[in-house]
Amino acid sequence: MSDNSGEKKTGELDLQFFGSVGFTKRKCIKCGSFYWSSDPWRKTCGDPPCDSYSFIGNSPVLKPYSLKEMREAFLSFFKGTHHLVNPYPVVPRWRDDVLLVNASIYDFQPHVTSGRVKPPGNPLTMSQPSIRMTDTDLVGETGRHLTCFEMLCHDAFNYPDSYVYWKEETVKYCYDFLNSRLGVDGMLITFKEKPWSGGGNGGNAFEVFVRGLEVATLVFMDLHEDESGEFEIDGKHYSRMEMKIVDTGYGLERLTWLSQGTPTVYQAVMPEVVQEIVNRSRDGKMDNTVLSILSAAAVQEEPFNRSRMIEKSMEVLKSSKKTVTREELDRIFEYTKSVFTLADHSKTLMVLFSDFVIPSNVKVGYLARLLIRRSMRAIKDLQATLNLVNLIDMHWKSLAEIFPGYSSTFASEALRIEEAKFTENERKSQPTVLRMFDRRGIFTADDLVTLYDSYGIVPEEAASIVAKERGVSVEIPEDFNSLVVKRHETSKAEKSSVDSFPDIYTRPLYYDDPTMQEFNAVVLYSRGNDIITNQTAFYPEGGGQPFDLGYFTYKGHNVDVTAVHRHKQAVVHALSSAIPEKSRIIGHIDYVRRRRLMVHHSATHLLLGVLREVLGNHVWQSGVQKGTERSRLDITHFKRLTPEEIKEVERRCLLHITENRPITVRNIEWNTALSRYGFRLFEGGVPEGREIRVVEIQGVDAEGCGGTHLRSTGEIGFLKILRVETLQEGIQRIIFAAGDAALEFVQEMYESQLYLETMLSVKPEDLTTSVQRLFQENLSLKKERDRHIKEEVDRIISEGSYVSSAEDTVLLLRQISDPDVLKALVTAIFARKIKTAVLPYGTADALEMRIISDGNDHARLLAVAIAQHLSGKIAGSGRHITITGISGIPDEKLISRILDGKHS
RNA sequence: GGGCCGGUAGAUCAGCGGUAGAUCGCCUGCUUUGCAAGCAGGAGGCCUCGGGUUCAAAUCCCGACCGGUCCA
Repeated sequence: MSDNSGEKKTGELDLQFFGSVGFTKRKCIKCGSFYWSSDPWRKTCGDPPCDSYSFIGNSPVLKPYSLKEMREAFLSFFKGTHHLVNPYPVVPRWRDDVLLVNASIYDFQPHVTSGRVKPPGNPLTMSQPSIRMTDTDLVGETGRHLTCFEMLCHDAFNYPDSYVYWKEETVKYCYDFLNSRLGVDGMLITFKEKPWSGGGNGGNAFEVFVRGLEVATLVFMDLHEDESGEFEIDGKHYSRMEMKIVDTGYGLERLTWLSQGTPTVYQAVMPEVVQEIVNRSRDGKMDNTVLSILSAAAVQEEPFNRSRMIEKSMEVLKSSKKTVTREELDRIFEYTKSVFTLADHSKTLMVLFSDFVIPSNVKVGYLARLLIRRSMRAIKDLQATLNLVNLIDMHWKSLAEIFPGYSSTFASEALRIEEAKFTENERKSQPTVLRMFDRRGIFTADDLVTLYDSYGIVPEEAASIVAKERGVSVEIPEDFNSLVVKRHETSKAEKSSVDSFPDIYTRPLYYDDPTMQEFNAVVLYSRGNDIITNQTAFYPEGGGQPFDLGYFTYKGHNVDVTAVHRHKQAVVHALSSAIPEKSRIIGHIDYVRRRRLMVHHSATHLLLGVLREVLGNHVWQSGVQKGTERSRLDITHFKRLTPEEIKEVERRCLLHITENRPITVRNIEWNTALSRYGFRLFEGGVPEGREIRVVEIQGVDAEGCGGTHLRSTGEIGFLKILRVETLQEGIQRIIFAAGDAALEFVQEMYESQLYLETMLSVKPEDLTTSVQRLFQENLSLKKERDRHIKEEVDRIISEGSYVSSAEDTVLLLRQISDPDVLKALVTAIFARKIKTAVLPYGTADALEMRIISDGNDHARLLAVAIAQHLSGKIAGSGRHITITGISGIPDEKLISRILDGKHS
């Protein structure tokens, strides 16, 4: 960024409010950033490493606050002027571009920030639990990193026609909260200017520091990404947008830490859990003096550097009265790192479990697994006598009001499975490591990466096993992590080009009346065989429901519809031949197909509701595809469904079908719908409109859905599960049929069973045992045949005649015709190390010779000679030569002559 | 979503083109007061499934299925 634009931007943050509290604008002597302060002696921006931590053991806040007290202090401060919003789940079901909620503004992206949907309050305040996994490695090392935190905010959304508040008010709110409410001396507060960008938006921002600790970020979002935009932040271009959004983020944990001045953030925000871990582990105590020095040193290096931190801490320790050796310091560091890692991770797991995240090998489930495994290793390193579920429960006890969805039963069930996998993996790691090591007696960096990548064995573990079992020390490369990353580098998939069509509005008649089979339309746009009409009853593919088929009548003849897709507001029909623009046409829906799709679509909603009833509330839809013959529904569930569960699900589906529950479709305003039905609405995907189209099966299921539906469950008629399979860990696929398709499935099953019964002439109840018996019989017959072939082979070899010459002995065997005998015979000749054997094979009209040998040269010469005598062709090589197209079988005399002839 | 590893006896695995192997467990006998164990013998395999290559595939190639693991 040029100095010019930087200057322009910072000018935008010259606020009157600063003057009223004696703040002036300065330039940091270390990093050159602009900042605001009222401290006449201040020369730096307040942001480490320009400044250092000076709040530890020296809190600038009037009194120490617990996490809960600080949350209440903040929310009550803003409640009078702001609308209080309840926290959103940490798994953002309302968007599909991120795995976890990272900040409070995520709750309102993209639907509110784009202006499409109104915020649930304006201005609003809330405390949003957030998870950030990017610095997981640093948790426990720096004293300040957390994977899970709550972001407090006071946000305002300014529209062109309704103004709420902007920069002046925002900074005043922030200053007043810190100064009046918490009692922080204004001289200690600095506001550092910094451009901000994220999630497609950008703007100016202040980072707010108190004694070296960043406690808040105040973002003034008035830019959105635009390739031709005039502003540039971090290499991307932005232009002004109509909305101006105040997005603030106060770290609840940071504020709590500030108020207590404890050596690390963990001791301030989760003191009970930290104490519990310490009490039940190796050392049984922590040295707060050393911890304070470590935390202060950690912040002085950006990016964080572990060995530099230890060195700096050693220097500080040497100049103090405390005597700690380097070894002791390392030990203290390792110990406290494990304590804090465990404390932190168990809390994040509680938060993930409260949102029913199932540990797995993909997506957000993998993050849960990662935290679980790290926690288990920490427990091991600490030699701690505690179990993870208890720690997680302990966190929940102090946070129950924030995470009402948490179920200890679900958490322990999920953990039990994960712990079993972890233990199993550990048990296997020793033989795996030794096998790999013994192959070459050495470990390369590559081997260590393989062990980690394919078997999940961390290099430290591998090294310790080799050291213990083989007495060899293995060096772990410093850049191990980057080696792993390097192995995963692959070429990026090319982007598929998307057809673009004009943004014409097509009225969706299928919503007005899902049973409509015929309609009039005018062609508004035509290109190739694609047309866009003013209205249509053809359902475009979407929400897992395939498009409709049918035809248009145009000038008295029919044109087939081969595909229907939505492009923004337009519905594009692909046709078998062209229809020009402005034509008046009549559409005809293939209603048998449509009806079947509707049956399956409504059945899918019913099935999902019933699965939740039977399996539990952790069941979410993760994918779906409807069809005319069968459909599939993927759900989150940690283990394969049992046959009993499947039957129970089918029974309950039938129950709801016979109850004939009404299926209603209503368009409801976003926030109203959310408060009435919760985030379950987004089960099938993210709605794009101002309103959410809610499809509700009374008492069973409610989802946002754009599909066509039946009027009541009775119309489904019958639902049959055909198959269940595990799609990935934690995701079960249920394949089912409904209505006519279900009946047809049962009929086909019955027919094939009937066929088997007739063929085997058995009663229906004997079919299973009969087939089993046939299978066994077949197996033993095969074995018997094998035995016979072996005997036959023995006989053939013992009956063979040896033909000798001066140098060679050749075994001549009698002719055979069974290919299985041939195979066994060849194998036997090799196994018995017979030097050369001549074997005629085949029938009179397709006769060939096989020369089986140990690969000696004489065998090859023999084959050539036989081929000459019998006018055949040679194929094959080495130990097994085939001569085809021969006129007759050689006898002993001929072989003998050939052998002698070779030498003459 | 992508990468990597694997699927062989009840369990753990070896074999990696040429008659299916080891260890533990199991069964029988011997030894022993008994146990732990020892000795001798034995049973137990659709080498995950389906295609392909080959005279010949557990083994090589392709595809499915199942499991493990790492990354985003």
